[in-house]
Amino acid sequence: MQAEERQFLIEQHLQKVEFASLEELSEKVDVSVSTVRRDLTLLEAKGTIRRTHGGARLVTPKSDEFTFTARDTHQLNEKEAIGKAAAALIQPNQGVIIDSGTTAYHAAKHLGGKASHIITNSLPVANHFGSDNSVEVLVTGGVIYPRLGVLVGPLAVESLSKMHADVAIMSGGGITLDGVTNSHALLIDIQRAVLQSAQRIIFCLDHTKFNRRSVSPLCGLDAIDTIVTDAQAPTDLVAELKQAGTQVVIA
Amino acid sequence: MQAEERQFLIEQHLQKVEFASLEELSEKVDVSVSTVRRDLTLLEAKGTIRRTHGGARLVTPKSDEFTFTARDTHQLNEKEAIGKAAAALIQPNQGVIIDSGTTAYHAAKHLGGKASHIITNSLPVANHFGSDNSVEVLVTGGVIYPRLGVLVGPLAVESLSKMHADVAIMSGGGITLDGVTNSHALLIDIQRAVLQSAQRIIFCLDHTKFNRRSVSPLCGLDAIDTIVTDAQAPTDLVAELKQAGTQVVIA
DNA sequence: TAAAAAACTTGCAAATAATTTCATATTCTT
DNA sequence: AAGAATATGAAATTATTTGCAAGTTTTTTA
Repeated sequence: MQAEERQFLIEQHLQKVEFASLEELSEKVDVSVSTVRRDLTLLEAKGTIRRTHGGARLVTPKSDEFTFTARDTHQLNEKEAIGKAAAALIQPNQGVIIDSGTTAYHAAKHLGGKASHIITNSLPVANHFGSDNSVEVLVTGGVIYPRLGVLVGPLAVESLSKMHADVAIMSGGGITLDGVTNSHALLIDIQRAVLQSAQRIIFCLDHTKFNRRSVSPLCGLDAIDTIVTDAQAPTDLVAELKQAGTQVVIA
Repeated sequence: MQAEERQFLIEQHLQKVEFASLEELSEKVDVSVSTVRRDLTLLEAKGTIRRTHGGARLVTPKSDEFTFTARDTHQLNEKEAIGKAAAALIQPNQGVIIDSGTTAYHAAKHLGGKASHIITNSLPVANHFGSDNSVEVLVTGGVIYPRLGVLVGPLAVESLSKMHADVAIMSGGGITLDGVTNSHALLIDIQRAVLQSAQRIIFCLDHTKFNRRSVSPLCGLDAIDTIVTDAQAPTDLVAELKQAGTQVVIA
């Protein structure tokens, strides 16, 4: 096994379990504990992991959801699965609004030739469909919010509120019984416009978003039709959400 | 077997397996491990591959850039030079509209921290500034025109006509004494809006565009302030353009 | 609070891999 | 066809990685 592959496995394993002891990792990748230590030191330098006494823990990137590109390895498998499940909810030839945010991006990847037209304010999503002429992709205008590659500002809000779609696939920073919250204030306005413009609202939220409150409240549960999440989502909150009349899909 | 062919095989094999050890590759192409090493060093320099301890790994292709960026090798040096020269015409802190089209894209690359804000309907340009927070980048809305990664349609036209900038850097399909023409009908509307919205109009046109007429007429010479071209542009037409009162810059 | 246990660091040697060097073979040029 | 330039393979040298053990620090617990 190659060092690089080994480190990738360690990282991946930690994505799943959040924390792991040295022995556990050592056994998992079949090298000595010393080597695992060294690998962890490297991974820590890379920033994806934090070492602790007795093992290593996954770093939860502070800017939760919307940090893009290279750093988007956090909870990758879950997001991939959620994205796939969300895409499966879309009927052929529907018009879909895709929100910014990594999870929504993953849904976009699985949307293939399914949707007839896609509306988005996310540059990564736009790029993904850039060379695909089986779908009509409508990009909202707006100012680029640098780190995230999202179009924000009045132009974005305005153009979104003029459009209409069958479904919106969105993501957020946290969900509780009070509804969804998000961290980037600039996005709130846009997401509100999206909520208005789509018939059916699907939220993609991995388990780390559950029982978490981000800075700004976005909408109540009544605005949401469906939540797609992964198997690790806390069962009690899931049950309560269902109770409240929200459809919950476990990917 | 030729060295080149061998390297191609190695590359191809890595496309399949992501990672391969030296021995594996050595056996595959039937040369010594030493030779494989040398090949890998070359391939790494080329950028398609990354060497690691014990083998080589495929570099994961960068998340979809636009087809045209990759394919844009045509007249590359000239376009690069033209782009540089056009960017040099921009004063610090001006607002600049960047048109779609490869030459305008090259101008954008050299615009660094010069412009204070940039308006564009080109996704490649937007991507280029996506992580640069020294400039405010305003993206017009619109529908993605697949092959080119350009935003077109009424939303694009509308939002452009509402904006204003000091300079516009544009490109076109052909230039004669009658003015500039362009091939993509959908782009004409947008370019017209740009012509209205900017104080000074700079056209980037490599020499192959001279004395050429594309499908749709865009504007007369009177609408143009400056043309930036390369050294191979026909001197007679250049002279006539100057005669007609248009500034011509040879990169 | 102090001793015990667990975990971490450092230095070292063996194993593995990379680079360099050099002789030989191949290809290209004239 | 001879000579020069380049490519190849093998051996020698150098560097990196890995596992282990001794010594130190941190955490636990009595």
